[in-house]
Amino acid sequence: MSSPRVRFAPAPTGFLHVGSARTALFNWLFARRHGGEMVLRVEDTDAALKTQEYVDAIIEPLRWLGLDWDSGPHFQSDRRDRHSEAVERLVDGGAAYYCDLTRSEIEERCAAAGYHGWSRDRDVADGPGVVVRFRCPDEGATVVNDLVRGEVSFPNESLEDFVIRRGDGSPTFHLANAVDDHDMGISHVIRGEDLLNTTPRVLLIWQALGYGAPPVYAHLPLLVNAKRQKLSKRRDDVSLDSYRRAGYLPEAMVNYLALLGWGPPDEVEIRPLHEIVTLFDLDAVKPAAAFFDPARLDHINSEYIKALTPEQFAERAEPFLTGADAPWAPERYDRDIVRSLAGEIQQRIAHLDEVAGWIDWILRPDVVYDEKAWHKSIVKGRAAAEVLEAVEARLADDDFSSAERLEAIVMGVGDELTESIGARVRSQPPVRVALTGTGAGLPLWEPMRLLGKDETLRRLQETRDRLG
RNA sequence: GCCCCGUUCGUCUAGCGGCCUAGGACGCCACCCUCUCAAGGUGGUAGCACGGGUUCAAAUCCCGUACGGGGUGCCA
Repeated sequence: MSSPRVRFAPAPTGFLHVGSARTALFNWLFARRHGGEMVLRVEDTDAALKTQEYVDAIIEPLRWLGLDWDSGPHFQSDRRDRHSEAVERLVDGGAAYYCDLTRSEIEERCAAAGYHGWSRDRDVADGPGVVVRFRCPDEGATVVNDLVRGEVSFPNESLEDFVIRRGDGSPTFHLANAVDDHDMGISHVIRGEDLLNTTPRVLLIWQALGYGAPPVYAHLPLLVNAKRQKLSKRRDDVSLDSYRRAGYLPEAMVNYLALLGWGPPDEVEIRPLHEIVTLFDLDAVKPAAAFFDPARLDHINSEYIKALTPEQFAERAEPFLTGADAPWAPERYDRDIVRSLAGEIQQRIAHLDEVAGWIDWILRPDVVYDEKAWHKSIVKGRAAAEVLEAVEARLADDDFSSAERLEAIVMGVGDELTESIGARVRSQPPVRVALTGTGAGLPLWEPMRLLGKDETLRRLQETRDRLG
């Protein structure tokens, strides 16, 4: 393939949605795979949307994912003159005409189906509020050449004379699309399937403008929710940024996104982007809609988290542990604690916002007791009071320099009581509840060492007091 | 209503006429490991939407039906 040129053309709508990110990714993969170029074009025909804030909401998530582009961002709103020029040419050539009918007037004429070319021969004069409509052919068919779906044919009689310039003089996106894709030399248009039905409009404009061979299209399968509806901002959690804030790693997110509608030939699914680039191709894209499955994303993210070194893990978890949302006073945070426990935490979480929950008992000054665990291991636990007393006494002579020794001491107490009582005494559960407040958590010994001798003894004491 | 697309385990997918008694992964279940929770290991559960063709042979090709989705805006 002679180096293709693709474009990612999102509308600035506030934030980048996972579906758009997937589209951007597939464009990027295709361009990089074939040594082509990617253009970033902001589809702001609606003009008011061109603010720095909206543009950042597109660019920052793309950068976060590790995607880049060779040209742009370009703004459709900056190309207004080119669009107007094209509209004029179409009107002059008879391919488009003025129309002053309002929406309600159109509905009055025909409640069931759209517009029927009523103004074609009314010879309406241009003016404020007057739109320009494209004159669709009444016969024949318009064919979209699509790399994912083959040739898709639309009967022209099913197409209505659509608006290419609004009443305020601004171009609609079909018109702008044709002009911009032509001017920017776009060879492949890769986008969501929801746009497949509007492609004949762009093709018809393209043809009327005498642009020659149109780009090749590739309409990607839609991303859908559990009810198999197109992912939507209103009902689904689709902001890429919300996944970032929840502690999904960008490399995991981009890996997962690549797997929606495409699969590597060797079936090795979890792999870095630079490898995916060498394997990707559009003809392997599946046409059926794909469910954006949070459980699968979690699995992939957890694999990436497990692969981090302790140092990397501590560094990447830090933003989730030092902010205002952290469950402890900021000055109590200590990165060494996270680094020391990294391996154990890594195998227990699916995303970074879960880290705090495993270590908060070390960093918070007071223990929050889980009542069920308290009852089970302290109140009902066999010889729990004796365990706590003996452990406290022996720990008083230790210097807390070895996690292994702490384990030996606690377990030893359990073994000895088992012997003297004649029934199995588990010493870990009461100690765990006394120190952490809960019945489940990290292996106790290293965290206990990090908690320190004074605080450990204090909590054991406090538990015995509370037990009465 | 009209137009378009789609349909392999619950999910993501492999499969592009014989290698398929349909493979992998996630999820789920069981067992092993384990003085917590996990992780890990082993095994299991489960699918070609339906009906016609074409062919010696169809999950794979064609037609139809059903179901799902998308579009049908002076949104993109």
